Amino acid sequence: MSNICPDPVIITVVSVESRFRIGELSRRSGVSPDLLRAWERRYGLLRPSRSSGGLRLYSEEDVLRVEAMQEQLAAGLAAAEAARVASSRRDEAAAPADTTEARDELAGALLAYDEARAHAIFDTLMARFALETVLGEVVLPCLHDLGERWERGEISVAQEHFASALLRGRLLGLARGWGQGLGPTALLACAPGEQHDLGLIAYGLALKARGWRILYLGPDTPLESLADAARSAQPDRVVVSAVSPATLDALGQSLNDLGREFPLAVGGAAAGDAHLDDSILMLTGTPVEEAERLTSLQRSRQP
Amino acid sequence: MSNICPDPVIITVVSVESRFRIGELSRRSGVSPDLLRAWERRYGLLRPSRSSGGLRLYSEEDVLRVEAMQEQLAAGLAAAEAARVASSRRDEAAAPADTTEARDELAGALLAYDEARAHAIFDTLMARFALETVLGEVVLPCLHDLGERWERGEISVAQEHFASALLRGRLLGLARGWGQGLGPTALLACAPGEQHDLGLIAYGLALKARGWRILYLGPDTPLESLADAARSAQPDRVVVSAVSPATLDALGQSLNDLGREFPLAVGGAAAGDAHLDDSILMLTGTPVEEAERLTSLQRSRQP
Amino acid sequence: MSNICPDPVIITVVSVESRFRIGELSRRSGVSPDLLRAWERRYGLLRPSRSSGGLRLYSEEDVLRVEAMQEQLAAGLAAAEAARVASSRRDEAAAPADTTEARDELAGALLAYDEARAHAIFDTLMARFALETVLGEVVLPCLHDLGERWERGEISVAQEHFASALLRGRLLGLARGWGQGLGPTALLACAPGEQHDLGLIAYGLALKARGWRILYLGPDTPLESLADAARSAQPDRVVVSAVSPATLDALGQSLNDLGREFPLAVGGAAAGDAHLDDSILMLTGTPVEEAERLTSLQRSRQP
DNA sequence: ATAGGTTTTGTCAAGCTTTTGTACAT
DNA sequence: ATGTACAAAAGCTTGACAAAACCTAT
Repeated sequence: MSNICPDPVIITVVSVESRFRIGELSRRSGVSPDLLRAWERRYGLLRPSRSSGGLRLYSEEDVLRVEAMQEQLAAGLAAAEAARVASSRRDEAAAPADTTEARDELAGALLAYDEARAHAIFDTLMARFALETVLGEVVLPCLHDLGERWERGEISVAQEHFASALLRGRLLGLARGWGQGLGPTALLACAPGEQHDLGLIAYGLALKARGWRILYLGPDTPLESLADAARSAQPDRVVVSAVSPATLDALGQSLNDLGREFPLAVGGAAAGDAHLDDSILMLTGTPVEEAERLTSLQRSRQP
Repeated sequence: MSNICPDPVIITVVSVESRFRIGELSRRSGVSPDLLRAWERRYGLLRPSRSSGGLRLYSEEDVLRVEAMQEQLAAGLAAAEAARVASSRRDEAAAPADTTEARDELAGALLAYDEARAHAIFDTLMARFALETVLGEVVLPCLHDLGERWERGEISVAQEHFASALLRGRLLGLARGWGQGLGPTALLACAPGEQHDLGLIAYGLALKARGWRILYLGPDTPLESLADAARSAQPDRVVVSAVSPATLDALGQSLNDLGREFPLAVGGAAAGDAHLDDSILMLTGTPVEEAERLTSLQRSRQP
Repeated sequence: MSNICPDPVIITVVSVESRFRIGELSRRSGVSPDLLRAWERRYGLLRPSRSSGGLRLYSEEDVLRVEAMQEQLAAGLAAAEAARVASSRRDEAAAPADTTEARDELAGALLAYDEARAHAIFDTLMARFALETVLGEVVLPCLHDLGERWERGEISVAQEHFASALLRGRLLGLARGWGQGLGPTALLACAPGEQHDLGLIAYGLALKARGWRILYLGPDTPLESLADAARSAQPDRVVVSAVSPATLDALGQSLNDLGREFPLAVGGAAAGDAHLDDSILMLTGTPVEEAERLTSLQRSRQP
């Protein structure tokens, strides 16, 4: 099949993935056929389709999964655990239909000022999905959605406020104890004038899930205060969040100064357009992505 | 990082915590498996989960804790003290993520007479979930579970008592002030001879959350006393709870009499089998469900 | 304010001081174990706790005391006299007493960015006292105090922010579910431009404890949005909070308009000086007092 | 300062179980 | 391909032991 389809042709919608048998998978991955079968039987690592004669047929994706398994093994995990990690991506990927639905439900409950239902949805989500999934697939998209609808005048400020307040309460509830623990410390604050703190809280939660300790100062924090707090707490990373680009431009020099004194990162919608020293980390992805990136960075710093 | 997560993005599931066995922990931390076990046994430094076969499974966080222990040792502390310092930050940090896990953890802490941990788990749950979720998904199932295990002789009366007492304390703490307010009043009491009051307290809390005022008389209340209290307080609803069907049968006539004088409801495990006047509301569902039902009923009575 | 808990209660704040044995103290202070024991026996210089096996366990403070002793010796004092001087500092550490003490402790923990201790103090308070007592005697005075110290330049914005964020999280945690129930509904919002929402949240909690349902819109809410929300939710009372008098003056006419459409109340520090229609309720007392007053008013309206 | 006894703590061993890669028979 | 078997590696529990550190008393 090519990209172009000049004639009205019935396209056979079979995926173009090549399918190969266990010997080929063994050759590509360097794992013996016997062992591959054992992994399937014992941990359900692979779920190959079958030929009409019953031979196992694998796809490219399975190669990746076997390689992931090998990585985990090399990292020292026991086989059972390695398989759990390697196959986990499949289970989570199967979920988006549910989360999309949940997002709409949550938005509906919030717009209707229905506190009880919103809490119930949130609880159900937390019971079924990992924190990061709830944040990344439901809460943050939901907020973003509400923000856009507010800009288009479809919903009132009151509705947006009610939603923010409720979700802020839930996120801060999850944040309890995020300053405790053994990992490196991140100092988080919104830039001066900046009131939107939910993205920053989500980022803090994602960092906490990766072992960081969080020191959170909240919205609208003057840079001098931030510097004071940093000098007192000696964090491993200082993070400033800003939504409006104007804010960052106005702060340019001060941020660069702060960046020379402490390892600094700048996030929020404004981070993409700001012009700051190269030494300052710009967080332009989602909170969860960026939390993962910062953690990798930190890991490489302190081996 | 942005406030928002623009697209439904598949989150890389970094959060699937890897769990490794004692050999790997030993390799990572440089402490011999024997010593790691000794530290666990003697100081409770680590509390690894177990595989189905009983092998210890550790997490990244445990590595940090072992490293902290080593730091303290290097600083000259005796092992016992080093362990105390290194594990001091655990209580809040080791927070169960979902309610099913929390139920097991709570049960475990209660059976081990570990009051501090039980409180910590309860606190975390209350911070993370709505009251009703905590009641319906954790506390009540946990109690039910313990009750069954006690019947099967798997746990001792002492353990069951300890668990009840601790949870009763927490629930009564939440109940503080439940008699105040503007809403309708419910008068709650256990039937004569009935000592199990936790379900009734949970029911009261669920009612309180829906705006009721609660007048609570506690376990083993003679019906005459209940009637006296009702005549004095003029509640909008009287609720009697009983677990044993025999109790209800013995009370049959008196309950019917009471039900003619006041709007009456009967709950507890025995409610399903009792034969009472139709005018008496039988509460056969969970406390939360029944609280919702009673509230709807009340709403339709007093618009 | 009512609901004051009369009894002085000792709030134990568990600090996790490291404890080490005599060998380590000797190493740190340069004094031989034998001599340390002699000083203890002869002059009572140190009073170490003991392990279960009887070994002496010292704290950081003891190091200081031994060092002081050495200084005195070096200055030429006789050992007995040196010990007398050095041990005089011991009695300084005292135990905290009632809610006043708790307030100071909480403030201290917050100013030190000690999240764990702040949560522990808050938990202890909630376990011992009624919500209103905690709000009225500890949280609100503590915030007020911090605000004043910030104005006097004694503490940084960062400290004030950290404190606000942590307490906001706790209060919003308590607020969960405050919109449900059977009682009258209060619609709460901060005036446009107003960011201080903690007093308003406290007021909402006090109302909730009295049976109200709360619809909370949060800081910086335009009056038109508030009016929209009010038209949609038909609350029994609308409450606007503002700290700065200028805010209220600017809003004067709009507030009066709103007050003609809905039963309105205005609170916050600015309420005392504002000049608005007589029909608008001015909340000049503490949140708890005013919640009680509003509830009485409501009771007389809907008997 | 010494002597004689105790506590603490790292290490090891014995006997048994679990896990997991590989082999083999059907 | 399937199912079973097997053995090496790794882990578990209990208990013990000895060196180091610490105790009291003289």
